[in-house]
Parts: sequence; structure tokens; C-alpha cells
Amino acid sequence: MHRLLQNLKISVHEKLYVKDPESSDLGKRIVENSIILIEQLGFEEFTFKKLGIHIGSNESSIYRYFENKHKLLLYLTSWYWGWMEYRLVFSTAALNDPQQKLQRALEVVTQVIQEDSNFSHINEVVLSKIIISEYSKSYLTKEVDAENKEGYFLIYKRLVTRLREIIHDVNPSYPYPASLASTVLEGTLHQHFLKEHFTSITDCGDTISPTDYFTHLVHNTLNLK
Amino acid sequence: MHRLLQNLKISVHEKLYVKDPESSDLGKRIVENSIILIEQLGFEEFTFKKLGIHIGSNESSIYRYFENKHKLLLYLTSWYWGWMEYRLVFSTAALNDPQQKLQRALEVVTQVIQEDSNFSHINEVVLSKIIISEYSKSYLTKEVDAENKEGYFLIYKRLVTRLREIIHDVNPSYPYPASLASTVLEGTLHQHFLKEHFTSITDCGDTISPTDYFTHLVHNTLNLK
DNA sequence: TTATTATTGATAGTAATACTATTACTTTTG
DNA sequence: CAAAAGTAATAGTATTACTATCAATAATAA
Repeated sequence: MHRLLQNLKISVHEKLYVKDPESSDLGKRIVENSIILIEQLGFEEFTFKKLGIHIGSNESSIYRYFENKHKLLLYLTSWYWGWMEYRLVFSTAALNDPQQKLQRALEVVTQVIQEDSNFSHINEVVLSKIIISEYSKSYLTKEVDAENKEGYFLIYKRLVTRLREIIHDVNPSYPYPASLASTVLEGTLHQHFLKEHFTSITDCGDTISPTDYFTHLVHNTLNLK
Repeated sequence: MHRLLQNLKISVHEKLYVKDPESSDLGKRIVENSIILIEQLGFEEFTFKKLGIHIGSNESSIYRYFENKHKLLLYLTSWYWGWMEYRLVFSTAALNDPQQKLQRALEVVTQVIQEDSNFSHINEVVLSKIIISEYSKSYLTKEVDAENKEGYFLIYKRLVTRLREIIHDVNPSYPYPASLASTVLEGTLHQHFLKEHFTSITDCGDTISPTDYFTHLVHNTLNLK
């Protein structure tokens, strides 16, 4: 996996940035540290001014890369889902049995990110934490429809679609493959959040993982075995 | 249902308001119109100043009822889930068969709110729209743990717990009743959002409802029939 | 090598937000 | 009728979310 991704650049929608942060050292530092700072402060408290101070750069310099913090969040989340898509594709590509494929897909998609793949300046462990607590904020806005039209959510939708296909291949007569796929992806983030903050309303924790829960759920839902 | 709820006051955690909005005309107007304005502007664009102008009152007067707009959102969402809890309890109370009870519960909890019950100044149709697009913002903050400790999310957790119990009674050997309950509640909001804004990644729409989807999902997951 | 251009940093400035404080006016209630 | 409570109006503060300008520096092209 490490090797495979070494030379890979996750491509994010061009309009999400003013200047490609991958094109300069400052750009990379902005992205790298925005992840750290958003995780620390939470998205609401995070500002470009604070990020500037954090990386020893200027607020106005950051604005040359990203229009505003909302676009930055869209950039980070797109990157994450693009990365997730690669993980999904690579780890299921070699498998021919639909059920095996589904099992592998569910593992990839529901597991916590435990270690940084080190193939870029982006720390995926920290990024995944941001995704859990901030992703919904990227689309729960009054501008969703316009931004969706622009294609800002394409990568995520493609990931859901891939999972839907895998589900479909296992049981073509199942009538809700898209909803199930979106439930798994969104539900995973939710269960991860619950096990950190609302333990009483989830069974996930030290012994049971979201992977266990969703594997069982999808299997039964699809009448497998 | 109308009759039953006529004399009912949904009780919301006291610390969520500075002064009980139910205690005065202005308070009720604040709550009533905040729902309308948040739905119109989205939570980010909504301010107490705008609300003041909207209701022909003063910004500072609103601050006498709610500390800030976050607390107001917590108030509104608590009210909603409290109301949902009553709907759930009342509509399942008479049922003795666990499966019937579950079916009824799923209907209550996953259906779109189509008409205002008119038992208060609160318009539940509009409120439910807010819940779909703003609820997560009430807990996806850095203050969750502190606010959870304060008890601000008790009503919601109690609702999840009730649903978990109903699930458990149908199939006591199912190992993830809490996660399933939270998935249904959160997933319902998500599917409703998707059918409005991201139709390609859901099967819910004009013909298929979230109720259909979740009924099937829960049934299969619990190995019913 | 010099001139040009791009990149970044520093500073200043604006409108809006999220409040707090004070004062005055108007109801309600005792 | 007086006191108390509730509300409105105004002003003021710190912060946010930017935009604009200009200087300093680094990269590159002639």
C-alpha cells in the first residue's frame, strides 16, 4: 500500500483552491498544519489568522491559497475521500468473489485510520479525526446545491457509488444499494463519534468495532450466507 | 394525537435558556421565528440581530432569553427530540406485540413531518427541516463532552435508548441494538437530506421512503419473520 | 548579470458578528 | 400608586473574515 501510493497525487477539484497548495512549500505547510489546527481547535474556532501564526506565516498569504476556511474544509475532505477511494480500489481490485470483495470493502471503509501512510505531508490519522467531527459541516449549508453542481462533492459521491456497486454485485435483487452504501459511510463516522463522546447510545467501543457492527448489518440486510 | 398533546409542555433542560421562552409572549415569538429564520438563512447566517429585526424586537432582548445561538439550537433540537419521544411513546404504548411495536416505532421515527400539530407556537414541519440540516452542528463541537455532562443531550439519548429497548425486545440476542437505534435515527436525517440534495447516492425519493428502507434494513438485520 | 516576475510578509482598513453595559421607557403586579 | 420586572435603544468592544496596498525577497528569463 505504502509503495503503491508513494507517487500518487490525489486530485482535488481545481476550484477548491485559488492556488494549488501542492505547488509550493508554503501551500503544503498550510494544508499540513490546517489539519492539525482544525483538529485542535475545532472548525468553528479555527481561523486563517491563527493558522498564519501557527506556521509563522501571514494571514493574507493563506488567502492566496484558499478563498476561505469553508473551501479549505472542502479541499481536505475531498482529499480524504479521494484517498479512501484509492484504498478501496486497490484493496479490492484483486478479489474476484463478490462477497470477499464486499467484506474487504467494508473493512477498508469502516476501520479507524491508525497510522499515517507517510506518502505526503498529510497526516491521515489526524485528518480522519477531522472527517469524523467536521465532514458534515462541509455539506450542511445553504450553498450545497450550488456547490454540488460545481462538482465539489464528486469524489465522495463516486466512493458511495463504488460501494453501491459492490453491494449490488453481491445481491442484485437488494432494492436499496445506494442508501445502504451511504448509510455505511456516514454511519461509520457517526459510530466513531459516538464511541468517543456518547458511549451510552452505541455498542461500539473497545471490544466491538464499527467494522463488526456494519459487517453484520450489511450481511443480514443482504441475506448473505 | 392532537388532543393528547394539547396540554403538554415539552420540558427542555433549564440551563439551555437564560429565561424560559415559554414564560412570555416575546419568548415564544423568539422561538417561533428563530425556527423560521434558521430554516431560511441556515444556521451560519442566522444571527440574533437579524432575528430581532425579523420580529420587530431588539437584539439585546433576545440575549435575555438565550445566551447565544448555539444554546438556542440546543433548545430547539431538545424540544424536537422531546416531541419525537412523546410521539414514539404514545403511538407504541398500546401495542403489546414487540414486532408491531417496532414497526410502529420505525414509522414514527423515520417519517417526514408533514403537518404542524398546532399544539404550540412551534411549527414542527419547519423544525424538522432544521433538524435534518442543523442537528449535527449542535454536537459536533469541541464542547460536546462538557455539554453532554451538563445533560444537554439527555432527551436525545433517552430516545435512542427507547428505540434500543424496542429493538432488543424483538430480538434479545441481537448484539448491537444501541448502534442500530442510533443508526436509524441519524441515518433517517441523512437519507432525508440526501433525497433533497444528493439524489444519486440514495434510493429514497418519490417512490421509496426512508421508512421503507429502514424497515427492510432493521427487519433483515434482526432476522425477523 | 541584470531585469522581470512571482511569491511572501507586513500593515492597514472595512463591514459584520457576537456579544456586554447602560439607560430609559413601558407594563405588570402588590 | 409605587416598585419591580420586562423590553427597547443606543453605544461600545473584541474578534472575524476578509480586501488592498506596498515592500522585501526569491526565482527565472533575457
